[in-house]
Amino acid sequence: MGRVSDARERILAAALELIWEQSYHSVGVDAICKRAGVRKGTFYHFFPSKAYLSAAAIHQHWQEYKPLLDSIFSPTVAPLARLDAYFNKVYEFQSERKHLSGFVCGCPYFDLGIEVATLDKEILVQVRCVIDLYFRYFASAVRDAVAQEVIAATDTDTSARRLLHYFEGTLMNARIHNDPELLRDLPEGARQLLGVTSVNR
Amino acid sequence: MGRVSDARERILAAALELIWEQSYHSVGVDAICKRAGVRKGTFYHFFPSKAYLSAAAIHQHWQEYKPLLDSIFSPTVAPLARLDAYFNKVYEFQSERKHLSGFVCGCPYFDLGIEVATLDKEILVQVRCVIDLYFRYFASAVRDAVAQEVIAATDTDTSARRLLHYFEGTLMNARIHNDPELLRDLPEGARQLLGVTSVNR
DNA sequence: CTTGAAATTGACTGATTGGTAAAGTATTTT
DNA sequence: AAAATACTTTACCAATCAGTCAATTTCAAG
Repeated sequence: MGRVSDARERILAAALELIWEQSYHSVGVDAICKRAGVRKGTFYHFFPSKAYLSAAAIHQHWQEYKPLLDSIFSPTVAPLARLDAYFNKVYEFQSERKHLSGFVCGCPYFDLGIEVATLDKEILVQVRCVIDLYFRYFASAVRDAVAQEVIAATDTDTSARRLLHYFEGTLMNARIHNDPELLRDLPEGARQLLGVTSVNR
Repeated sequence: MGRVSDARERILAAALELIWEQSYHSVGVDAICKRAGVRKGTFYHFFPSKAYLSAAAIHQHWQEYKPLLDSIFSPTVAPLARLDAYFNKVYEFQSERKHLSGFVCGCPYFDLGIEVATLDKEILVQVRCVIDLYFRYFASAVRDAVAQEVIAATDTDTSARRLLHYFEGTLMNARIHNDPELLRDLPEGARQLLGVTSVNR
Protein backbone atom coordinates (compact mmCIF):
# COMPACT_ATOMS: atom_id res chain seq x y z
CA MET A 1 0.00 0.00 0.00
CA GLY A 2 1.02 3.58 -0.54
CA ARG A 3 4.22 4.62 -2.12
CA VAL A 4 7.42 2.62 -1.79
CA SER A 5 11.03 3.79 -1.59
CA ASP A 6 14.54 2.79 -0.63
CA ALA A 7 15.03 5.93 1.46
CA ARG A 8 15.26 3.91 4.65
CA GLU A 9 18.12 1.85 3.27
CA ARG A 10 19.87 4.96 1.91
CA ILE A 11 19.63 6.62 5.32
CA LEU A 12 21.02 3.54 7.06
CA ALA A 13 23.92 3.34 4.62
CA ALA A 14 24.67 7.06 4.85
CA ALA A 15 24.63 7.01 8.62
CA LEU A 16 26.98 4.05 8.85
CA GLU A 17 29.47 5.55 6.41
CA LEU A 18 29.56 8.95 8.07
CA ILE A 19 29.58 7.79 11.68
CA TRP A 20 32.14 5.09 10.98
CA GLU A 21 34.52 7.48 9.28
CA GLN A 22 33.94 10.41 11.61
CA SER A 23 32.10 9.89 14.89
CA TYR A 24 28.61 9.66 16.29
CA HIS A 25 28.42 13.10 17.85
CA SER A 26 30.25 14.95 15.10
CA VAL A 27 27.84 13.74 12.41
CA GLY A 28 24.55 15.58 12.42
CA VAL A 29 21.16 14.43 11.22
CA ASP A 30 21.44 17.07 8.51
CA ALA A 31 24.66 15.56 7.18
CA ILE A 32 23.13 12.10 7.13
CA CYS A 33 20.08 13.40 5.27
CA LYS A 34 22.24 15.23 2.76
CA ARG A 35 24.32 12.15 1.96
CA ALA A 36 21.17 10.03 1.73
CA GLY A 37 19.53 12.59 -0.57
CA VAL A 38 16.59 13.01 1.75
CA ARG A 39 14.92 15.81 3.70
CA LYS A 40 14.79 15.80 7.45
CA GLY A 41 11.09 15.05 7.52
CA THR A 42 11.73 11.82 5.64
CA PHE A 43 14.42 10.90 8.15
CA TYR A 44 12.00 11.19 11.05
CA HIS A 45 9.34 9.35 9.09
CA PHE A 46 11.55 6.25 9.22
CA PHE A 47 13.43 6.70 12.48
CA PRO A 48 12.27 8.13 15.81
CA SER A 49 15.69 9.50 16.73
CA LYS A 50 19.34 9.72 15.74
CA ALA A 51 20.22 7.19 18.42
CA TYR A 52 17.67 4.67 17.17
CA LEU A 53 18.91 5.13 13.61
CA SER A 54 22.48 4.49 14.72
CA ALA A 55 21.56 1.31 16.51
CA ALA A 56 19.65 0.20 13.42
CA ALA A 57 22.62 1.05 11.21
CA ILE A 58 24.88 -1.15 13.34
CA HIS A 59 22.35 -3.97 13.12
CA GLN A 60 22.07 -3.52 9.38
CA HIS A 61 25.83 -3.58 8.91
CA TRP A 62 26.03 -6.80 10.86
CA GLN A 63 23.33 -8.37 8.71
CA GLU A 64 25.28 -7.52 5.58
CA TYR A 65 28.65 -8.49 7.08
CA LYS A 66 27.61 -11.83 8.53
CA PRO A 67 27.59 -13.84 5.26
CA LEU A 68 31.21 -12.89 4.64
CA LEU A 69 32.18 -14.00 8.14
CA ASP A 70 30.24 -17.22 7.78
CA SER A 71 32.14 -17.96 4.62
CA ILE A 72 35.59 -17.05 5.94
CA PHE A 73 35.09 -18.80 9.27
CA SER A 74 33.54 -21.87 7.70
CA PRO A 75 34.35 -25.06 9.64
CA THR A 76 35.51 -26.53 6.33
CA VAL A 77 38.56 -24.30 6.53
CA ALA A 78 41.52 -25.01 8.82
CA PRO A 79 41.19 -22.84 11.96
CA LEU A 80 44.37 -20.86 11.53
CA ALA A 81 43.62 -20.40 7.85
CA ARG A 82 40.31 -18.81 8.85
CA LEU A 83 42.13 -16.24 10.93
CA ASP A 84 44.68 -15.63 8.18
CA ALA A 85 41.95 -15.17 5.61
CA TYR A 86 39.98 -12.83 7.82
CA PHE A 87 42.92 -10.71 8.87
CA ASN A 88 43.96 -10.46 5.26
CA LYS A 89 40.46 -9.36 4.32
CA VAL A 90 40.51 -6.71 7.01
CA TYR A 91 43.85 -5.45 5.78
CA GLU A 92 42.60 -5.26 2.20
CA PHE A 93 39.41 -3.53 3.22
CA GLN A 94 41.07 -0.92 5.41
CA SER A 95 43.73 -0.28 2.77
CA GLU A 96 41.08 0.28 0.15
CA ARG A 97 39.17 2.58 2.50
CA LYS A 98 42.30 4.61 2.97
CA HIS A 99 42.75 4.90 -0.77
CA LEU A 100 39.16 5.93 -1.31
CA SER A 101 38.43 8.19 1.65
CA GLY A 102 41.92 8.89 2.94
CA PHE A 103 41.28 7.19 6.25
CA VAL A 104 41.68 3.90 8.04
CA CYS A 105 38.37 3.69 9.86
CA GLY A 106 38.86 0.78 12.23
CA CYS A 107 35.95 -1.24 13.58
CA PRO A 108 32.48 0.35 13.47
CA TYR A 109 31.31 -1.57 16.52
CA PHE A 110 34.21 -0.63 18.76
CA ASP A 111 34.48 2.92 17.40
CA LEU A 112 30.86 3.61 18.18
CA GLY A 113 30.71 1.53 21.34
CA ILE A 114 33.61 3.38 22.91
CA GLU A 115 32.14 6.77 22.05
CA VAL A 116 28.66 6.17 23.42
CA ALA A 117 29.59 3.73 26.20
CA THR A 118 28.64 6.14 28.97
CA LEU A 119 26.05 8.13 27.05
CA ASP A 120 23.52 6.03 25.16
CA LYS A 121 22.23 2.70 26.43
CA GLU A 122 20.14 2.12 23.32
CA ILE A 123 23.12 2.10 20.96
CA LEU A 124 25.37 0.42 23.50
CA VAL A 125 23.10 -2.61 23.89
CA GLN A 126 23.07 -3.13 20.13
CA VAL A 127 26.86 -2.79 19.91
CA ARG A 128 27.41 -5.25 22.74
CA CYS A 129 25.10 -7.72 21.08
CA VAL A 130 26.97 -7.56 17.79
CA ILE A 131 30.35 -7.79 19.49
CA ASP A 132 29.19 -10.94 21.26
CA LEU A 133 28.24 -12.52 17.94
CA TYR A 134 31.51 -11.37 16.44
CA PHE A 135 33.41 -13.03 19.28
CA ARG A 136 31.92 -16.41 18.49
CA TYR A 137 33.81 -16.68 15.23
CA PHE A 138 37.05 -16.30 17.11
CA ALA A 139 35.93 -18.69 19.83
CA SER A 140 35.00 -21.36 17.31
CA ALA A 141 38.27 -21.02 15.43
CA VAL A 142 40.32 -21.31 18.61
CA ARG A 143 38.28 -24.28 19.78
CA ASP A 144 38.83 -26.07 16.48
CA ALA A 145 42.53 -25.24 16.58
CA VAL A 146 42.83 -26.92 19.95
CA ALA A 147 40.78 -29.91 18.77
CA GLN A 148 43.09 -30.33 15.81
CA GLU A 149 46.09 -29.96 18.11
CA VAL A 150 47.38 -26.99 16.17
CA ILE A 151 47.67 -25.13 19.46
CA ALA A 152 48.03 -26.36 23.01
CA ALA A 153 44.93 -27.06 25.07
CA THR A 154 43.82 -24.11 27.17
CA ASP A 155 40.66 -22.31 28.13
CA THR A 156 39.65 -21.73 24.53
CA ASP A 157 37.11 -18.99 25.23
CA THR A 158 39.64 -17.04 27.25
CA SER A 159 42.20 -17.40 24.47
CA ALA A 160 39.64 -16.28 21.92
CA ARG A 161 38.74 -13.26 24.05
CA ARG A 162 42.40 -12.32 24.21
CA LEU A 163 42.68 -12.75 20.47
CA LEU A 164 39.69 -10.48 19.91
CA HIS A 165 41.17 -7.86 22.22
CA TYR A 166 44.52 -8.01 20.43
CA PHE A 167 42.78 -7.76 17.08
CA GLU A 168 40.60 -4.83 18.07
CA GLY A 169 43.49 -3.05 19.77
CA THR A 170 45.47 -3.33 16.56
CA LEU A 171 42.56 -2.01 14.51
CA MET A 172 42.07 0.93 16.86
CA ASN A 173 45.74 1.80 16.68
CA ALA A 174 45.63 1.54 12.90
CA ARG A 175 42.83 4.09 12.92
CA ILE A 176 44.70 6.44 15.24
CA HIS A 177 47.85 6.21 13.14
CA ASN A 178 45.89 6.04 9.88
CA ASP A 179 48.18 3.22 8.88
CA PRO A 180 46.76 0.00 7.43
CA GLU A 181 50.22 -1.58 7.40
CA LEU A 182 49.89 -2.11 11.16
CA LEU A 183 47.33 -4.77 10.27
CA ARG A 184 49.87 -6.88 8.40
CA ASP A 185 51.13 -8.11 11.74
CA LEU A 186 47.81 -9.68 12.68
CA PRO A 187 48.42 -13.23 11.36
CA GLU A 188 51.80 -13.52 13.04
CA GLY A 189 50.63 -11.76 16.16
CA ALA A 190 47.71 -14.14 16.48
CA ARG A 191 50.10 -17.09 16.17
CA GLN A 192 52.31 -15.71 18.90
CA LEU A 193 49.34 -15.10 21.16
CA LEU A 194 47.90 -18.55 20.59
CA GLY A 195 51.34 -20.11 20.92
CA VAL A 196 51.09 -22.05 17.68
CA THR A 197 53.07 -25.20 18.22
CA SER A 198 53.36 -26.87 14.84
CA VAL A 199 54.11 -25.30 11.48
CA ASN A 200 51.94 -27.82 9.71
CA ARG A 201 49.14 -27.19 7.23
CA MET B 1 52.56 40.78 37.48
CA GLY B 2 48.83 41.08 37.71
CA ARG B 3 46.62 38.56 39.37
CA VAL B 4 47.40 34.87 39.60
CA SER B 5 45.02 31.92 39.56
CA ASP B 6 44.74 28.18 39.12
CA ALA B 7 41.86 28.51 36.67
CA ARG B 8 43.97 27.14 33.84
CA GLU B 9 44.69 23.99 35.81
CA ARG B 10 41.06 23.66 36.87
CA ILE B 11 39.95 23.91 33.24
CA LEU B 12 42.48 21.29 32.16
CA ALA B 13 41.36 18.93 34.91
CA ALA B 14 37.66 19.47 34.19
CA ALA B 15 38.12 18.89 30.47
CA LEU B 16 40.03 15.67 30.98
CA GLU B 17 37.48 14.26 33.42
CA LEU B 18 34.48 15.08 31.26
CA ILE B 19 35.94 14.10 27.91
CA TRP B 20 37.44 10.90 29.29
CA GLU B 21 34.18 9.79 30.83
CA GLN B 22 31.90 10.97 28.03
CA SER B 23 33.41 11.98 24.69
CA TYR B 24 35.04 14.91 22.98
CA HIS B 25 32.09 16.01 20.88
CA SER B 26 29.43 15.40 23.48
CA VAL B 27 31.12 17.63 26.06
CA GLY B 28 30.60 21.32 25.41
CA VAL B 29 32.77 24.23 26.41
CA ASP B 30 29.94 25.33 28.69
CA ALA B 31 30.03 22.03 30.57
CA ILE B 32 33.80 22.26 30.99
CA CYS B 33 33.49 25.80 32.29
CA LYS B 34 30.76 24.83 34.71
CA ARG B 35 32.78 21.97 36.18
CA ALA B 36 35.86 24.19 36.40
CA GLY B 37 33.86 26.95 38.11
CA VAL B 38 34.77 29.45 35.46
CA ARG B 39 33.00 31.67 32.92
CA LYS B 40 33.43 31.21 29.22
CA GLY B 41 35.46 34.37 28.88
CA THR B 42 38.05 32.93 31.25
CA PHE B 43 38.18 29.74 29.21
CA TYR B 44 39.07 31.62 26.07
CA HIS B 45 41.51 33.78 27.97
CA PHE B 46 43.61 30.67 28.58
CA PHE B 47 42.85 28.55 25.53
CA PRO B 48 42.31 29.58 21.90
CA SER B 49 39.90 26.73 21.17
CA LYS B 50 38.29 23.60 22.51
CA ALA B 51 40.60 21.49 20.36
CA TYR B 52 43.73 23.18 21.71
CA LEU B 53 42.46 22.75 25.27
CA SER B 54 41.89 19.06 24.67
CA ALA B 55 45.36 18.53 23.30
CA ALA B 56 46.74 20.41 26.30
CA ALA B 57 44.63 18.30 28.66
CA ILE B 58 46.09 15.11 27.18
CA HIS B 59 49.59 16.53 27.55
CA GLN B 60 48.86 17.54 31.12
CA HIS B 61 47.50 14.11 32.00
CA TRP B 62 50.64 12.51 30.63
CA GLN B 63 52.83 14.81 32.68
CA GLU B 64 51.00 13.80 35.84
CA TYR B 65 50.83 10.12 34.90
CA LYS B 66 54.46 9.69 33.88
CA PRO B 67 55.97 9.56 37.41
CA LEU B 68 53.71 6.62 38.26
CA LEU B 69 54.77 4.80 35.11
CA ASP B 70 58.42 5.55 35.77
CA SER B 71 58.08 4.04 39.19
CA ILE B 72 56.13 0.95 38.13
CA PHE B 73 58.31 0.28 35.09
CA SER B 74 61.53 0.90 36.95
CA PRO B 75 64.40 -1.25 35.65
CA THR B 76 64.99 -2.29 39.26
CA VAL B 77 61.84 -4.39 39.05
CA ALA B 78 61.66 -7.73 37.23
CA PRO B 79 60.13 -7.17 33.77
CA LEU B 80 57.09 -9.39 34.22
CA ALA B 81 56.54 -7.95 37.67
CA ARG B 82 56.37 -4.50 36.09
CA LEU B 83 53.56 -5.63 33.83
CA ASP B 84 51.78 -7.34 36.72
CA ALA B 85 52.05 -4.24 38.87
CA TYR B 86 50.84 -1.96 36.11
CA PHE B 87 47.93 -4.13 35.06
CA ASN B 88 46.92 -4.43 38.68
CA LYS B 89 47.07 -0.66 39.04
CA VAL B 90 44.89 -0.24 35.98
CA TYR B 91 42.39 -2.69 37.38
CA GLU B 92 42.27 -0.91 40.71
CA PHE B 93 41.92 2.48 39.08
CA GLN B 94 39.16 1.47 36.71
CA SER B 95 37.30 -0.35 39.47
CA GLU B 96 37.47 2.73 41.66
CA ARG B 97 36.28 4.91 38.78
CA LYS B 98 33.32 2.62 38.34
CA HIS B 99 32.46 2.90 42.01
CA LEU B 100 32.74 6.67 41.99
CA SER B 101 31.23 7.64 38.65
CA GLY B 102 29.49 4.44 37.66
CA PHE B 103 31.65 3.92 34.60
CA VAL B 104 34.76 2.13 33.42
CA CYS B 105 36.33 4.84 31.32
CA GLY B 106 39.14 3.04 29.50
CA CYS B 107 42.21 4.80 28.19
CA PRO B 108 41.97 8.58 27.65
CA TYR B 109 44.50 8.51 24.84
CA PHE B 110 42.83 5.80 22.80
CA ASP B 111 39.30 6.97 23.60
CA LEU B 112 40.04 10.45 22.32
CA GLY B 113 42.38 9.36 19.54
CA ILE B 114 39.80 7.06 18.03
CA GLU B 115 37.10 9.72 18.17
CA VAL B 116 39.04 12.52 16.54
CA ALA B 117 41.27 10.37 14.30
CA THR B 118 39.69 11.63 11.10
CA LEU B 119 38.57 15.03 12.39
CA ASP B 120 41.22 16.94 14.30
CA LYS B 121 44.90 16.79 13.42
CA GLU B 122 45.86 19.03 16.34
CA ILE B 123 44.55 16.64 18.99
CA LEU B 124 45.57 13.58 17.01
CA VAL B 125 49.23 14.59 16.86
CA GLN B 126 49.30 15.04 20.62
CA VAL B 127 47.61 11.68 21.21
CA ARG B 128 50.00 9.87 18.88
CA CYS B 129 52.93 11.44 20.64
CA VAL B 130 51.75 10.28 24.07
CA ILE B 131 50.94 6.79 22.80
CA ASP B 132 54.47 6.51 21.45
CA LEU B 133 55.91 7.40 24.85
CA TYR B 134 53.49 4.98 26.48
CA PHE B 135 54.65 2.21 24.17
CA ARG B 136 58.25 2.58 25.33
CA TYR B 137 57.45 1.24 28.77
CA PHE B 138 56.12 -1.95 27.23
CA ALA B 139 59.05 -2.13 24.82
CA SER B 140 61.58 -1.80 27.59
CA ALA B 141 59.88 -4.40 29.76
CA VAL B 142 59.77 -6.93 26.91
CA ARG B 143 63.39 -6.21 26.01
CA ASP B 144 64.47 -6.82 29.58
CA ALA B 145 62.38 -9.97 29.77
CA VAL B 146 64.20 -11.37 26.76
CA ALA B 147 67.58 -10.31 28.17
CA GLN B 148 66.80 -12.13 31.40
CA GLU B 149 65.62 -15.14 29.41
CA VAL B 150 62.20 -14.99 30.98
CA ILE B 151 60.74 -15.16 27.49
CA ALA B 152 62.14 -16.47 24.22
CA ALA B 153 64.15 -14.17 21.97
CA THR B 154 62.03 -12.46 19.34
CA ASP B 155 61.62 -9.06 17.75
CA THR B 156 61.05 -7.38 21.08
CA ASP B 157 59.50 -4.19 19.69
CA THR B 158 56.99 -6.18 17.69
CA SER B 159 56.10 -8.25 20.74
CA ALA B 160 55.71 -5.08 22.78
CA ARG B 161 53.48 -3.55 20.12
CA ARG B 162 51.30 -6.65 20.21
CA LEU B 163 51.19 -6.45 23.97
CA LEU B 164 50.10 -2.82 23.83
CA HIS B 165 47.40 -3.67 21.33
CA TYR B 166 46.14 -6.53 23.47
CA PHE B 167 46.16 -4.31 26.54
CA GLU B 168 44.34 -1.44 24.85
CA GLY B 169 41.85 -3.77 23.22
CA THR B 170 41.02 -5.20 26.62
CA LEU B 171 40.63 -1.73 28.11
CA MET B 172 38.33 -0.63 25.28
CA ASN B 173 36.19 -3.70 25.72
CA ALA B 174 36.06 -3.10 29.47
CA ARG B 175 34.69 0.37 28.72
CA ILE B 176 32.11 -0.93 26.28
CA HIS B 177 30.96 -3.59 28.74
CA ASN B 178 31.47 -1.33 31.73
CA ASP B 179 33.14 -4.24 33.42
CA PRO B 180 36.47 -3.79 35.20
CA GLU B 181 36.67 -7.53 35.85
CA LEU B 182 37.71 -8.01 32.23
CA LEU B 183 41.00 -6.40 33.24
CA ARG B 184 41.84 -9.17 35.68
CA ASP B 185 42.88 -11.31 32.74
CA LEU B 186 45.65 -8.91 31.70
CA PRO B 187 48.55 -10.48 33.62
CA GLU B 188 47.80 -13.99 32.40
CA GLY B 189 46.94 -12.80 28.92
CA ALA B 190 50.22 -10.96 28.66
CA ARG B 191 52.06 -14.13 29.71
CA GLN B 192 50.28 -16.13 27.05
CA LEU B 193 51.03 -13.54 24.40
CA LEU B 194 54.68 -13.30 25.35
CA GLY B 195 54.95 -17.06 25.67
CA VAL B 196 56.45 -16.97 29.12
CA THR B 197 58.71 -20.02 29.31
CA SER B 198 59.81 -20.29 32.92
CA VAL B 199 57.63 -20.03 35.98
CA ASN B 200 60.49 -18.52 37.97
CA ARG B 201 60.32 -15.43 40.19
C1' DC C 1 50.10 54.40 46.60
C1' DT C 2 50.05 54.16 41.97
C1' DT C 3 50.28 51.81 37.83
C1' DG C 4 50.04 48.25 34.61
C1' DA C 5 49.33 43.65 33.55
C1' DA C 6 46.67 39.48 34.26
C1' DA C 7 42.34 37.42 35.34
C1' DT C 8 37.39 37.55 35.24
C1' DT C 9 32.86 38.68 34.04
C1' DG C 10 28.49 38.92 31.51
C1' DA C 11 26.23 39.77 27.62
C1' DC C 12 26.42 38.66 23.02
C1' DT C 13 26.87 36.44 18.18
C1' DG C 14 25.57 33.58 14.21
C1' DA C 15 25.50 28.91 13.11
C1' DT C 16 24.03 24.41 14.05
C1' DT C 17 21.86 20.99 16.96
C1' DG C 18 18.02 17.21 17.23
C1' DG C 19 13.43 17.15 16.55
C1' DT C 20 8.28 18.58 15.10
C1' DA C 21 3.96 19.53 12.46
C1' DA C 22 1.23 19.96 8.71
C1' DA C 23 0.47 20.05 4.08
C1' DG C 24 1.38 17.85 -0.27
C1' DT C 25 2.54 14.02 -3.56
C1' DA C 26 2.75 9.52 -5.27
C1' DT C 27 1.12 4.76 -5.47
C1' DT C 28 -1.41 0.76 -4.38
C1' DT C 29 -5.81 -1.31 -3.14
C1' DT C 30 -10.66 -1.41 -3.31
C1' DA D 1 -12.31 6.50 -10.08
C1' DA D 2 -12.00 6.86 -5.20
C1' DA D 3 -9.98 6.19 -1.04
C1' DA D 4 -6.55 4.68 1.95
C1' DT D 5 -1.78 4.50 2.74
C1' DA D 6 3.10 5.59 2.46
C1' DC D 7 6.41 8.72 1.45
C1' DT D 8 8.19 13.54 0.87
C1' DT D 9 8.60 18.34 1.48
C1' DT D 10 8.74 22.85 3.60
C1' DA D 11 8.94 25.62 7.30
C1' DC D 12 9.65 25.80 11.74
C1' DC D 13 11.16 25.28 16.90
C1' DA D 14 13.82 25.93 21.25
C1' DA D 15 18.24 24.65 22.77
C1' DT D 16 22.86 24.38 22.35
C1' DC D 17 27.16 25.00 19.89
C1' DA D 18 31.98 27.28 19.74
C1' DG D 19 33.64 31.57 20.05
C1' DT D 20 33.92 37.12 20.78
C1' DC D 21 34.51 41.38 23.15
C1' DA D 22 34.54 45.33 25.94
C1' DA D 23 34.23 46.45 30.58
C1' DT D 24 35.66 45.33 35.16
C1' DT D 25 38.09 43.33 39.09
C1' DT D 26 42.19 41.82 41.26
C1' DC D 27 46.82 41.78 42.53
C1' DA D 28 51.96 42.19 42.21
C1' DA D 29 55.68 45.07 41.05
C1' DG D 30 57.70 49.73 40.99
